Amino acid sequence: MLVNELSKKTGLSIHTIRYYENLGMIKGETDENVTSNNYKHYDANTIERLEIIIEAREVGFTLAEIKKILISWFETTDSKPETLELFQAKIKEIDDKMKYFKQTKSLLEKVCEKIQSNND
Amino acid sequence: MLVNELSKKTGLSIHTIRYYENLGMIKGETDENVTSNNYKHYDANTIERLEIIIEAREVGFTLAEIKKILISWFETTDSKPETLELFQAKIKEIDDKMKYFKQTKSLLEKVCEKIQSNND
DNA sequence: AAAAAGTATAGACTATACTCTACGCTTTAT
DNA sequence: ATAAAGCGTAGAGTATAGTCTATACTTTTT
Repeated sequence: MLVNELSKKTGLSIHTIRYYENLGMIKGETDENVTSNNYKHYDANTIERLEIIIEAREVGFTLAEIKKILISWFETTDSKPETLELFQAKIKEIDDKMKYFKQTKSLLEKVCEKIQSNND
Repeated sequence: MLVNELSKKTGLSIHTIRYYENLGMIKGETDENVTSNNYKHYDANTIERLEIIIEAREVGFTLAEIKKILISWFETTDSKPETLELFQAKIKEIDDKMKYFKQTKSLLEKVCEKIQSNND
């Protein structure tokens, strides 16, 4: 599929997709049989990658961090101990953030209650 | 307490604290009895506010959004329906993000397993 | 065949959230 | 009393993540 279809399937703008491609997070392949253009074709793996990017950026990971996750998940067979440590630290980070989430949610709920009681 | 102590108690840099103060998220008061300087004094409420800021920014809220939360929580007694709607939407956002958290955590755990099995 | 729409590349521009530097003044330590 | 440390303001600089514009070529539609 071409970039337009990829954009529709993921909900990401074409600009954003190209931005991620420039960062090396995804990669389209030009069809060797076609010489008249250099249109890039993307496959199901690209969609999977973009979905991972969407999820992980919501969690607050930087694109640089997400790129590392993608490489470890899809490309690398080698496995440095520091990579493992990095991801274990990230898992811990997620757990910590969960705590903040619960606190913020609880605060927001109290704020909503306050607003509603003011409205009486 | 002065900005230095506030910084130590919250873990935020003095620059960041002043940045938040410029945005109107916190406010220090100058001592009227002292005319030789305009040093600002901060109280326990400021610490509370900064802790809320720290939590909510981890959740991914912008400082503009966090400012609204602070105003609704500490200042406003008036309560527009759109403010209530905003916060209810934010609560929903948090719930949605939780989903992404679980997915990303699970992916990271799988990545860790993969790395560990490669090491065998 | 001409117009409209799609694609690629490069680079400029924007928003958010800091982070740092420079300056002048005040307070504290020696 | 002098030096060092702290405070405030203003403004410049940085990093991240887009977002948009211009240009040129290709493909599709009419």
